[in-house]
Amino acid sequence: MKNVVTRFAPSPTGNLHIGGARTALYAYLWARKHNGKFILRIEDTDQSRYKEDAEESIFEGLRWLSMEWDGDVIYQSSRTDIYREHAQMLIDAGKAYNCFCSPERLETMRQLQRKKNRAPKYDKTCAKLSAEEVADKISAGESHVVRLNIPQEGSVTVNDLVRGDITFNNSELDDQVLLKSDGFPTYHLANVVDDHDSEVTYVIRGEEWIPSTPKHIVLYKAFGWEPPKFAHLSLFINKGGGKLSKREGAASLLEYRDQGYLPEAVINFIAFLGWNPKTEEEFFTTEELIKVFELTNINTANPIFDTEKLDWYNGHYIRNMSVEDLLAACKPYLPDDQSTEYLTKIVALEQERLKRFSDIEEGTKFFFSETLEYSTEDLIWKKNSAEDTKNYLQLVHDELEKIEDWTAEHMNTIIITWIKDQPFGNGDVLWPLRYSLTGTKASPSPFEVASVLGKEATLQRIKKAISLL
RNA sequence: GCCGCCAUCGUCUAGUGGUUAGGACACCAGGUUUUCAUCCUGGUAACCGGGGUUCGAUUCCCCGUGGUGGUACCA
Repeated sequence: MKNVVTRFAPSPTGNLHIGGARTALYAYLWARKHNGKFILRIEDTDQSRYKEDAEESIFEGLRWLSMEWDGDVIYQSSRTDIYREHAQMLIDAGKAYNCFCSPERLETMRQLQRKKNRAPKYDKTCAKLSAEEVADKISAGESHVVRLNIPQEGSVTVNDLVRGDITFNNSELDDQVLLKSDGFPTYHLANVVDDHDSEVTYVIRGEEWIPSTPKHIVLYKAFGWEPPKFAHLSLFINKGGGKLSKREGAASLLEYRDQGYLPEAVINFIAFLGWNPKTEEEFFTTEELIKVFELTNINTANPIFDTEKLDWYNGHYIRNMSVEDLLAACKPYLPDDQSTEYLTKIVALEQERLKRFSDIEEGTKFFFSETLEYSTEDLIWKKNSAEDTKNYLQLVHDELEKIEDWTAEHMNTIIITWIKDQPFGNGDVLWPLRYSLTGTKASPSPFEVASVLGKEATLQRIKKAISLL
């Protein structure tokens, strides 16, 4: 059995897409599962669509998810000679031909075909040219492309690992351009030549390639090569429908990193969008995924990309982090003029509440601002009066003032015990206490906040609240 | 238009020729908590429609509908 080789072959036309990340993940898992190779290839054959930062985004994204590729990155732009040689080989063998038709002629031809409700398709005019005519045109410097000569009879069957057999009639297959007039190959030629050269055994890619796969198979056969196995993946779609785009939610992988998602959460989430191990377990590390992953039980339907569950995964992974790691991850969202000790306490308090690291900013603002902005109405618990609340705050202020051991646990014991002997209940005093310290309706407990704030700041904030009532 | 692919709760999905159609997220309710979150318990919620095949179809087949992709000298 041949060594398993998979590849991820994005084109550098933009940021690494979250859907692309899943394609890469599946290819990566499959290679690792079989101790095979995972190749990274940059499909930069379209010079007009090349984007400067795209490559870096691809590398960074893969590294962020810890998907190391094997060997050097392959650049198609550096292999143009090889593609040209291969195109010539096909011409010599009569499997491809030079085409001199102008874009204008092709356009009017297609319009006519459409009008007749026929699929647009090249009419093989140039396939009928004699060798002399071709030589004349070339020496006259006429612009031309190379087209694959697909026989019009018979059919091609794609054996897809995910969907089973898909059969296409040859009469539906267009004579695909292999070499453009600028001398660069199209995807179809480059992809087949490269996959063969790299000895790729499993082509794992998006289902947008299904319609061109029969052409690829014809190409493999034309070269006399054995085609690899194919697995075509479903596509992520937007909640509103259509291909996942930037418009609705982030489509760029690194955007998730920047928003404070953990790579393990993203991997777990996207691995399960379109595949699952058929158990009821929800949490898998990459290592565990490698063990249980199978190409054959990948789902066929297009999943809607909805990040609600990603938030849940991320919260879970955040809760399992060490405080040190959590602080490091939250650093970008916290003020940089605070001591590590102080920030550590704050981060630990917020840990169970975080869905994304970026949430830390909003959730801990009250620790850093001297003056809190809040409405005095919210300071009052339920149906209490302002006068009562003022009174409770003053009483709890006095009790706290007496406390020496400024830990959350100790304060909690003292105050709760004290309240038991009073004519009012926990909520009457603890709500305004907490609110006066945080200025928010949702936060950690008042004693935890107080212990982090310190005695002085705590008493000050209570006094401030009293003065407002 | 033509050629493909697809179809189970709102979302991700499991599953079967006979099941109380299972789980997770989200949501709701209860418990815990001063609040939020966490945690625990419970709940609402699905087999796209029509024909076949069959004793019986959510499951198999066909048609329709819907979604999605391709239809380029883009990938």
